[in-house]
Amino acid sequence: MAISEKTSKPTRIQRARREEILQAALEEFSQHGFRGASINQIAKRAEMSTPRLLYHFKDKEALYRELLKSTLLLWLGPLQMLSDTDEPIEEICAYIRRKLEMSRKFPRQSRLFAGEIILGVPLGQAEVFEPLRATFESKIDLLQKWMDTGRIAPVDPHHLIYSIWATTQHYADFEAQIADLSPQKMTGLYTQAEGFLLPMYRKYLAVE
Amino acid sequence: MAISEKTSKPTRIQRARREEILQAALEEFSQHGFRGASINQIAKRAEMSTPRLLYHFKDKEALYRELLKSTLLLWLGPLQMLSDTDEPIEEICAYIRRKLEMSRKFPRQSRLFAGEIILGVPLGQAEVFEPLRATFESKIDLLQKWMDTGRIAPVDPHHLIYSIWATTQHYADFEAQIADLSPQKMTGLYTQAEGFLLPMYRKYLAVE
DNA sequence: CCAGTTTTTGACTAAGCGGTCAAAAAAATT
DNA sequence: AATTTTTTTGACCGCTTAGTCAAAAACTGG
Repeated sequence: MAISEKTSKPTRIQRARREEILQAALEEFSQHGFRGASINQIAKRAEMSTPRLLYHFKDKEALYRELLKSTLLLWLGPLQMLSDTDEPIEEICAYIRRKLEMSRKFPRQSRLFAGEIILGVPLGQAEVFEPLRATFESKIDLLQKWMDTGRIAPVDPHHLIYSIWATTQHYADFEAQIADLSPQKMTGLYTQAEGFLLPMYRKYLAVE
Repeated sequence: MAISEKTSKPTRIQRARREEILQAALEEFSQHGFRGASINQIAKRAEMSTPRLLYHFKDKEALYRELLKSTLLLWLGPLQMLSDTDEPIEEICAYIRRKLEMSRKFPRQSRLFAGEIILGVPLGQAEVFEPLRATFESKIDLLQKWMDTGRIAPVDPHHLIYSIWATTQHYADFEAQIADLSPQKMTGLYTQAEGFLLPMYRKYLAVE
């Protein structure tokens, strides 16, 4: 019987195999998108036969979905850490630092996530984004509260978050372009990015 | 003889057919990426048979390349318009407005371009970006000059441009995510984005 | 060592892929 | 109207795709 039809918890070996597969799948899906990637190639990269891969994941979509799920959790982490404080601007700056760190450490996950959104893969997008929406809305409320109490400048909180996402993810998602345009600047790129972005948001959000 | 092997200039009919194909190809490639899209589907969308499509474009790669070439020119337009002036901050704001307008009017082209960079399609990336690099570097010089003469605040010009690209394209590329998170705000989204972004860059680049 | 279960394999299928080709149809030229 | 050129078609090719299946192999506990 295929493992994916079972209900009991996976053995250590099963988890190890699934981890190998997910690793290879991240590589392929992030490079070619859902449709462009093939389970044959993923199996080859994971050094196993295709049926063996399909014993551990019932089909291509199930594999992709699992990968996307864990990636979303990773992606969501830095945002969830944003919490109320009496130094809201520094809290936002810390969030930007965490997002930049994420781009630097997990560029493939960032590109997988970007690919999923840009190429509108019809795997129930609403379902994928659902855990994100709740967090997003609560942080919007938090930002709004900071603005209402005059602790940061009043700007549209939605667009504030969008702009932070855009500027920080850009370094992972468009790495190929940046490498082509600033080949000499690739070392220390993220330090420079931080040096550019933090003052920008500090100035924009300062109350005086 | 296949049309693509000819040297003489195309007839009006040929240009019309190619236009129909490119239109359909834009839709498919921007939704599925190079590998994920199929010339069969493109042909079907353009309401013609696959051999007919291949009569007008010699293969999948030639079609994609042509599409990408015109998209790059479109993408490059707003940047090329950036030129020396005695009101550099307003010139930069005008550039941001043009980029936002581009995202709004040509979201599929924006996503095609983003997909090409994110999914590293190995169609000679350097070749694709070549016309971009020259323009990019000359505009970097212009920004640097403005900073050296104290007309805008001294920030890293590379990251300034990257951040403008990121924030403006984000609205086209991640449209699905934004629509999911702010469904009620989709009308007037670009006006709001402008209202958020322009003050941010004005404040950051102001000399006093 | 054996019985039972889990895991892996190799052979296979049906469908879709990118692309070719000769011949028919349509358009343009004379 | 006849001829030549351009365009379109349908049949076809070899290859890859996602996925199945029965049987073999490798573990497992008794």
